[in-house]
Amino acid sequence: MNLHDLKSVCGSCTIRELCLPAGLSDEEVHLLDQHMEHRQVVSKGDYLYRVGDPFRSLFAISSGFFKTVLLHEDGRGQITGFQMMGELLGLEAIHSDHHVCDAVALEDSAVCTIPFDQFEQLGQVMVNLQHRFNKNLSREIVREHNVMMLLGSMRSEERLANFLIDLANRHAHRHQSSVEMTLRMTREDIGSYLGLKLETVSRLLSRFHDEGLLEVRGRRVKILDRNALALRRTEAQH
Amino acid sequence: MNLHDLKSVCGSCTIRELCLPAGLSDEEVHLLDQHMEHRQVVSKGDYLYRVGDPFRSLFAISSGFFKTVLLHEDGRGQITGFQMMGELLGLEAIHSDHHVCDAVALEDSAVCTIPFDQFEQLGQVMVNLQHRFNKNLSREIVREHNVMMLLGSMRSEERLANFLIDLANRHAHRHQSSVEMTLRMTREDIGSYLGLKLETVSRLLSRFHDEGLLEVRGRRVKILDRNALALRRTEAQH
DNA sequence: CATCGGGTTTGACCTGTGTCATTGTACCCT
DNA sequence: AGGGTACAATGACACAGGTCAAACCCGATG
Repeated sequence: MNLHDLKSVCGSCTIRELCLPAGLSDEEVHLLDQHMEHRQVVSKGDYLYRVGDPFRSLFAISSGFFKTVLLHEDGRGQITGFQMMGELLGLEAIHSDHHVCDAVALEDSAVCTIPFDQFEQLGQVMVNLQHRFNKNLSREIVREHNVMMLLGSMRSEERLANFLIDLANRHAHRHQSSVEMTLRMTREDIGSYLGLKLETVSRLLSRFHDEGLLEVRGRRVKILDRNALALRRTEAQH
Repeated sequence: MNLHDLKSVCGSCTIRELCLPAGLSDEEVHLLDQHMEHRQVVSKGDYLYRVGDPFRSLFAISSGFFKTVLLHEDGRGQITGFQMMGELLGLEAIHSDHHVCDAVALEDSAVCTIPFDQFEQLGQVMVNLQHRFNKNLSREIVREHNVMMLLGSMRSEERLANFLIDLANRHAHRHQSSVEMTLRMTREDIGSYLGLKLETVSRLLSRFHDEGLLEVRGRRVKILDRNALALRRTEAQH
């Protein structure tokens, strides 16, 4: 194995611990690597997969940003999540062997691919991998529980505050600034995810801006008063 | 092994194919059985587990009906799902080794219990079990996607119509009447799940009743015009 | 059988968010 | 540089669903 090989695999990937290989030993990571296809480019606007596509592989986001969209017969669509570096795409497809939502790159991105049948075989020999994967699936369930809470019982302001803080946390986790961020999605995307209309999202951002919680210039957002923003996530204050 | 033993295990369980053992061979089911504790009673109103409880076991509902409730600091709660015979409880806890919601029996129920560490070991030796379990987790993710769609982009009438049809389908799947059902939950529970207030749920039920779609008497609901009800799930008609 | 209490229904009114329409802004392309 | 095409901000108004309050129903309990 030469230097080039080393650089291209999970073992030397900077986000290794955020991603599928998290918690695996070097040998295990190496074994996993053998089955993966690394760093395939997905350009901004491209679909990684679409509803109805047969499910073959899981995708780990190596860099970039995606949204997953569920579409309803009557044209309405719902964004079910935004995914960033280190997160997995395709988990929803395991159940029916077909993708049930669209995955769209919101900026130029790269993904690593692993055929799911091979992945399951690896799970048989690597307890650790299987265990971590179970946790991964469970985490996704928990994440969605929280979105249900947000959509089912929070008011618009609370929803947006939660959204922004969550985004900031995920940036921080990736050693990116959690203060200044550039949103990868449109106001309409945010609205779809939060169960609001884009006008409402826009008005709320302006409000937060006017109140000195944020500085908003188009898609650049700077969090000026994180504590105050965090308070807005809940009804308590006024 | 005597007759009583036989009756108490998955192999002879009437809902075997709806439950954890679905798709397993007789030997596999037998092996699984060894590790399970069968048919523990949970009385109406009892908590199967609560937020913060350490996660040890998965629960398969052998009979009865549950709700899972996510609670927010400020007292608000969100019902994340209603579970019936054959469905699994506890999946959300795998991620953090602690339960993150409450599970409450809405009628006298019984569950079968399997320690999760033993379950994972079984998964190592039974490809099939692991494969099915992955699908199970994925199905839960898909289910929650659909709830997100419902909460994020549907109007109250559509939400309730979806809820009723979904409930009817699940009854049918269990060979129970999908026409006459008795709701196990209060109007408030339904409202919480659907992101509506109980008054709204009540009014909608009355409306469907007046329009001849349903016959509603307290918690007894009879679906009179399934097609018309199904149409209400979407915006198209008027 | 009467009482009690949680759950349900219904009404009148209010408000947060959606809708529709206009204008503003920024970036891409030639 | 200019001009076109998204995306975004803002205002005026409408309405679905929330809120508050009252009455009702019905099964459990003594």
